[in-house]
Amino acid sequence: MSQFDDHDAFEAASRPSLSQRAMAPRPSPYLDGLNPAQRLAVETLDGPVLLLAGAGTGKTRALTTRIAHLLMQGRATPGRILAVTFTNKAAREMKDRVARLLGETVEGMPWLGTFHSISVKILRRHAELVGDGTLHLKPGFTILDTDDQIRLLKQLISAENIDEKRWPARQLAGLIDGWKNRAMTPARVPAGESHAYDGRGVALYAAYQRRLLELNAVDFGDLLLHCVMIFQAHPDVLAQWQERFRYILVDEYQDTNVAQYLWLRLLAQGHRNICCVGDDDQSIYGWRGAEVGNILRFEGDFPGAQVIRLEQNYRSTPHILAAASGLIAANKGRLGKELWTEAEEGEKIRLIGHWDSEAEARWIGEEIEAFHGGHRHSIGQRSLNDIAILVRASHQMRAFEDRFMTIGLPYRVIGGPRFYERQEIRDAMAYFRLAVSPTDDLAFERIVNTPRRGLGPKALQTIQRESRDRGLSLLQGAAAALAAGALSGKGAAGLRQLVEQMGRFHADALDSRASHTDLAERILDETGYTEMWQNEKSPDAPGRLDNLKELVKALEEFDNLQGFLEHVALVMDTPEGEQAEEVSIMTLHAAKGLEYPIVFLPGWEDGLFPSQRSMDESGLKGLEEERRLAYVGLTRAEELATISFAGNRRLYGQWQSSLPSRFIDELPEDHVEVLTPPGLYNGGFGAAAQPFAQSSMHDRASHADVYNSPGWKRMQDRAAARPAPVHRAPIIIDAEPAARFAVGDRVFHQKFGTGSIMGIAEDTLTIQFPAGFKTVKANYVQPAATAAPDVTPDDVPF
DNA sequence: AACATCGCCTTTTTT
DNA sequence: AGGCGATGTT
Repeated sequence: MSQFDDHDAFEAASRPSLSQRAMAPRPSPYLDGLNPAQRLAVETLDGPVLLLAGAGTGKTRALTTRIAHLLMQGRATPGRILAVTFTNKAAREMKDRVARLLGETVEGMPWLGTFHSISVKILRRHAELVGDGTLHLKPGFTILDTDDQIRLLKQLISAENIDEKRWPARQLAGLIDGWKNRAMTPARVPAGESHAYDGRGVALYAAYQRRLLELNAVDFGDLLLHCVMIFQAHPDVLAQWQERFRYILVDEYQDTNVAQYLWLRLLAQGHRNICCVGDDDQSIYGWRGAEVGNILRFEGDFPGAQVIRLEQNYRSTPHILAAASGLIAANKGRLGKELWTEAEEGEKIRLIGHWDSEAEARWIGEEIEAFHGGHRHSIGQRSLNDIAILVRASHQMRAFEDRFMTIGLPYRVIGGPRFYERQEIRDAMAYFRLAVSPTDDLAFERIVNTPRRGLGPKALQTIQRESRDRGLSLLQGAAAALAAGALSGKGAAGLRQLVEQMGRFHADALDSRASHTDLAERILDETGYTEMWQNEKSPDAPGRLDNLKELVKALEEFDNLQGFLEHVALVMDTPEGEQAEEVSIMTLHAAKGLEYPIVFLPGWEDGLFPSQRSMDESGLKGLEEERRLAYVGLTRAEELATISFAGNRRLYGQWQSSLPSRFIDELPEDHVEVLTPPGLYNGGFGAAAQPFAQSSMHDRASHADVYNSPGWKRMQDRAAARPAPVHRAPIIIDAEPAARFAVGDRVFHQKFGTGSIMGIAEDTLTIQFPAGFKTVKANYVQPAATAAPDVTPDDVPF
C-alpha cells in the first residue's frame, strides 16, 4: 500500500545526489576491469538487449554493473528499475553486489526480487481485480505452498468421488501447475487437453480456483497467472506499471515459462528497455515449464534487439571448456557461443569406470582424501570446501553418504530437505497462521489434532458440516459445534481449549504492543505442541525441538507474525550457517550457478544420465536437456573434473547393470584422460568392463572413442600385465562390525563426534557422546584417533 | 482412535 | 530398499 508512496518519496530524495554524480565527467570506477563485451552489455542501456552469457563469463557482474550504471548515469532511480531473478539466493546476491558497487549509497532496490515476490507486491495492490462479481481476492490473501495445494486438491477429488488411487492428486497438481505455467485459466485450457485426468481435469481446476478464492488464497502459479490476467484485462493498471518500470533486467531468461514470458513482455512494452540475460545451453528446467524457445525467439519478440555475447570464461581451464563445448555441440538449435579462456591449460577431464556404485563411492572418497591430504597431482593440498560431487538423481547421494560416514569424511548435502518444509516447522507455522487469520481452514485442519486431542476424522467431519451449513470458517464452526453440543467427550474438551486459546492468540497477534516472539513461544507451549515433541522418544525429537527454537529466533528479525509468514511463504530458504570444511554433495540442478575447483561427476550411465524417463517422456528434447545438464555439470569445475560410471548399480533394491553414458562418447578424446581404475581384484578392469561391452543394445563400436582411446588401451594393457588375482580369505568389513569394538572403546561418529562405547548389542552400539547417549549402528562409527581401517579394493577379493 | 501391516511407486526443484 | 498411504486390527 504505502509501498508506492515510500518509494516515490525515496526517489525524490535520492534523485539530486544521483544526478549530481552523473553530471561529473570523471570516469566511472565500477566499469574498470570489464572486458569489451561486458562493457557493451553494461553500456547498451536503450532498447531490448539479449545478453547471451556462457557459463563463467561474468554474467552477474555484467548485470549488477549495468544496474549500477543506470543509477550512476541518472537514467533511473532505484524504484524505477525492475530486476527479476528466479531464486531468492540470486536476488540476494544481486542486491549485495549492487550495494557494494555503489558503496552502499543506494538504500534499496524495491523491485529487485524473484518473479514471485515481485508478483505478490503487484497482486496485493490489485487483489480485488481477481475473481468475479460474487467473489474476489482480498489484499491479505495467503500463499499456499505445494503441501497445502495437494491437500486441498485431495479434498476436491474425494468430493467428486474420484478414486484417488487411479488419479492421484499429485498428477492433478502437476496438470494445473502446467496450465498455470502456460498462463491458462480453466477457460483457456485448449480443448485438446480437456481429456486430461479422466476428462475431469479442467472442471477440477475450475473448482480448485473457486475454492482458493473462498479461502482468500493463491498458490505459487497464481502469483504470476493473476498478474498476467490483470495486465491483460485492465490496460490502465498495466499502463501504470509499464510507466513505472523504465528499465527491466531479467536473469536466467532461458528458464522462463510462458506465464513469466507474458508477464515480462507486457511490462516491457512500455519503455522497451528490457535486458534479458541467459544461456540457452544451460536451460535445464523444461520439465517444470521453462521454454528454451523464449530465449531463442527473443529477437523476433523484440524487433531491433541487440544481441551481446559474453564468451570469455573466467572459471575453467581450457581442457574443461573444450570438453564441455564438444559435448554441447551435439545439441541442435543452439544460439551458439564459443567459450574461450586465457587460463593455463590445466589437467584433462578424467574418466573412470567402476564395477559398481559402491566402488565408485569408495574411489571418490579416496581421491578426496588424497586431495585433502595434499598428496596428489599438481593440484596441491585442498580444502574440502573446494570439492563437490554432482549427481543426476538424489538417490545417488546415498552411496556417498554411507561411504563418507564410515570413513569420517565430513560432507554436506546441498538442497536437501528445506528448513521450512520440515514437519515441525510447518505445524508451528500453521499455528501462527491460524492465530493471525482465524479463517485459515487449511491451517486449522493441519493442527486440530496435533498434538492429539482426540479429534479424529469423524469429529472433523462434524466441524466441517457445521461450518459449511453456517457459512463459517472451520475455527468458528468448531466453536459453533461445541456450543451446539455436537461433540462430546475428550475431543470436545480438547477442541474447546484450542478454540479458546486461538481466540486469545488472535487478539494478541493484532495487538502491536505485544511481543510477537513471546506470542509465538506461548502458542507452541500452551497448545502442548512443544510438549508433544518433548514426550516423543524417537531419536530426531531433540532436533525438532531445536528447529522450533530456531524458528522462534528467526522471528526476531521481523516486526510481526504477519510479516514473518509472508516471508516464509516466498523464501523457503534454509537459514545457512557457516560450516566447517565439508565436501559438497548435490544434484546437477542444484549446482547451477555454483563453481568448485574440483568436481566429481559420478553415475554417467545410460538410463541414469541421460535419464531414461526424460528420454521416454520428452524424446530428443529430453535428451538435449540432459545433455545441457551434463554441460552445466562440467562447467562447474574450475580446475579438475572427473567423470565416472559404474557397471552395476542398485536401483529400487535391485542390482542393475548398465552401460556408460552416451555422453561419454561425445566427449572430445583429446581432452579426456582415461584412468586406470582401481580394479575390483588387483585392478583387473577388463573383467569390470565386460558388462558394458557385451550388451546387445549397445555394441562396442558405439563406444569406440572410449575404448580406442590411448588411455583405455593403456588401462587394458596394464590389467593384462597383472598376475591373476590371488583369492585370499575375504576381509569382511560389514558383517558383525560390532566385533571390531569393545565396551569402553573410544569411537568417532560423523555427526556426534567422539564418544565412548557403553554397550554393544549385535551391530548396535550405545555410545556416550558429548551430546549425550546415542544408539547407532556400528557401521557409522570408527575407532577414534586412528585412521579409518581403510579397505582398498585390492584387499577385497571378489 | 491408535497402531500394525500391506502394497505401491520411485528424477530433476523453485516459488 | 524404503517411504508413504491406505487399509486392517486392537
